[in-house]
Amino acid sequence: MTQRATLKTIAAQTGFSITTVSRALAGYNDVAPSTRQIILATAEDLGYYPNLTARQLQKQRTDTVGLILPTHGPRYSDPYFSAIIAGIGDELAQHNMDLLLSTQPPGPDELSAYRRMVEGGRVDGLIVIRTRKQDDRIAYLSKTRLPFVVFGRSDLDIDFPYIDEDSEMGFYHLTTYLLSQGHTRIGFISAPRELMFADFRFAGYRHALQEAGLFCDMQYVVIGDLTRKGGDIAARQLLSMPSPPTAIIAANDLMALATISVAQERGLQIGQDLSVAGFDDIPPSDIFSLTTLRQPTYDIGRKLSNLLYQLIEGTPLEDRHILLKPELIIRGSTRPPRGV
Amino acid sequence: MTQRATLKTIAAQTGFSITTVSRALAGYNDVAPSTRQIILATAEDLGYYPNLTARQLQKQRTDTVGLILPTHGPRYSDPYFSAIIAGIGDELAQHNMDLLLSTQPPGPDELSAYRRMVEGGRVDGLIVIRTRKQDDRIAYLSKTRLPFVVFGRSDLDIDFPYIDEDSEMGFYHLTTYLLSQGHTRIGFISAPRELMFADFRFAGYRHALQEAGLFCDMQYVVIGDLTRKGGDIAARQLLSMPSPPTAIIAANDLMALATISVAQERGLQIGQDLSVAGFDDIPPSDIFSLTTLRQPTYDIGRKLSNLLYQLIEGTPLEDRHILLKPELIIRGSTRPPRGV
DNA sequence: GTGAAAGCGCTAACAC
DNA sequence: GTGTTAGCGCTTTCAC
Repeated sequence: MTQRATLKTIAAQTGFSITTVSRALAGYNDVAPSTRQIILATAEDLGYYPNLTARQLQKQRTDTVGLILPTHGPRYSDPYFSAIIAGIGDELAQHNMDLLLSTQPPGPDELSAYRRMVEGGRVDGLIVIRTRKQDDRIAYLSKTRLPFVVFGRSDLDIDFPYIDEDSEMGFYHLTTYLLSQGHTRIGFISAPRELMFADFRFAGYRHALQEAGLFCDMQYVVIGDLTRKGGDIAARQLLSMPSPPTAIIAANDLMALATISVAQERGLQIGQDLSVAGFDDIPPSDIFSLTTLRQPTYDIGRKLSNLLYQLIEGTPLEDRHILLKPELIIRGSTRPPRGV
Repeated sequence: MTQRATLKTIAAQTGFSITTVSRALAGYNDVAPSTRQIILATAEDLGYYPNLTARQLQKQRTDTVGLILPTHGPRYSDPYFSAIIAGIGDELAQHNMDLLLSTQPPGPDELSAYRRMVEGGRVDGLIVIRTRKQDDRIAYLSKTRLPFVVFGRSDLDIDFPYIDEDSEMGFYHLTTYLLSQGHTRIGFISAPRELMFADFRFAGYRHALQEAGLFCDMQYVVIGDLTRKGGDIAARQLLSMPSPPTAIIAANDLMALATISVAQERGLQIGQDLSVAGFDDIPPSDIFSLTTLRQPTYDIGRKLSNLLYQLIEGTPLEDRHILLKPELIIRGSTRPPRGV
């Protein structure tokens, strides 16, 4: 493989024009069968493969979708992300499209990563995940002609297609369930406030408390950064209170698992001395018998790709806004508090 | 943003030629300062952004690296993959390169995904992960001019740059450690035989047994598919033996965690009744006090990108073959067997 | 300093 | 049926 074969090479070799070669290869039926055969044979012979970049330039279409992962660094190992990427990738493969991936932490440079993909003409559409308050990515994209879909809602006054979990409802049910078991001091480890879902999840928790006539004591609410480490710190804080909670709900499983770890370290029996629940149902959660709200991340990835594909193709969307109901998975980590 | 600005637009607007505009924007110093200023100003004004596809076609360089994930489906949630992707992505970002990602299960179509990227001219280089025996991806790529780096070694008689874990040594040490604790019946849950590392890991285990004068009874060796599910099945098989092992080593953490889960279900105390160890040190492993061999997946991703970058740039590589030593992390899941 | 011209590899409108 | 021409947006000689 010294020099890659192009249409030109084949044209020279067969004596036909580049155009004819192009059409023969594209399968147009205005090419003489004999000609086609010759062309196909030499293409095969030369190991011809079309230059996709050239085609993209001409067709003004890249068959590529962009995704910029909104965080980075070694601690970036949330199983949540591999599941969503797998879902996105598998669905795109169905449509012969690829995924152009960048990592860029939220901050001043993030938008230029978006510009690069959008204005550089590298993608036909984008997927945005983990929405934030006043999300400038959405503000930017909506000013663009480019199709995009979002995992998560926004507080901006902009309409765009999205998929989201109704985590408010999820946490409402979860909290209600814990209350029904007799818990009254329920700690809450929130997500960082800048994330859209942080408020939803907290609202569900608060709503359930209020409905039960309980005061939502903010001492029992701490914020974690969704990582193991963050959950660890938050859990320590909650368990060190003079009157510690008998149950802790974390905004995601990673922090819930960290909570379990801290509790065990302190000799607390999960389920007996402390109930713990999370959100996501990531793979290891079942091993821990962690009560959680299941989010079908892989399927969400597929669905996101599919929506975007339709948008790119110009197919009218059935639903621009999809709100999924998380499923409450009750396991052994939540039981009635001691003495009840 | 109706129609994107191009060099042509700016040329028309300023009265200069496309060439001059191009040079001014590229920062060449053979452009009059006054001219440059005008051009820069109108470019800014029009919100000009270069079309990357066009540039790629002209420069014959894409600033993109390809990665094809060798599996797919919903069960694809190995934290291992998100860590490596994050590492690859972060390092590429340093060099202003992007990652083109596809998912394609091993099989007849896999190679066409590679052809698409390589012969379609979509990438400047490729990263191959999770090598297999007689790996046709490597055979294919080596016949190509395109730079590529590999995570894992190969049994093919081909030289290529790679990074790998010396998992044979790792498992040798791990097994020796278990033997030193007094275990004599040590089960082994292997990776699928077609994976290169399966043999290395098994060899380390076997070597340690033989060195201790023990017969490597193949009844104690079962194969799992590296998933939770696979580990579950394998663990059940081992624990149902008439004379079950007192310790089980799994080829990866996911299967080790599954083993813990099965053992717990059967009322076995981990560490007391059954010792368990794995490989990877994925995030949840520490919570389970799982003894394991740590593999710095994120850093490996970074290193892979970096090697590939150097290859693409034509920088001579210091080491074409990097063999990392996995670190043995001893935790509570491995203790001397009962009665010792 | 600046511009004209060629070309990266491909597709598509239009003529013959 | 097939070829000519033009053009996607950019970079890069090479004149002037």
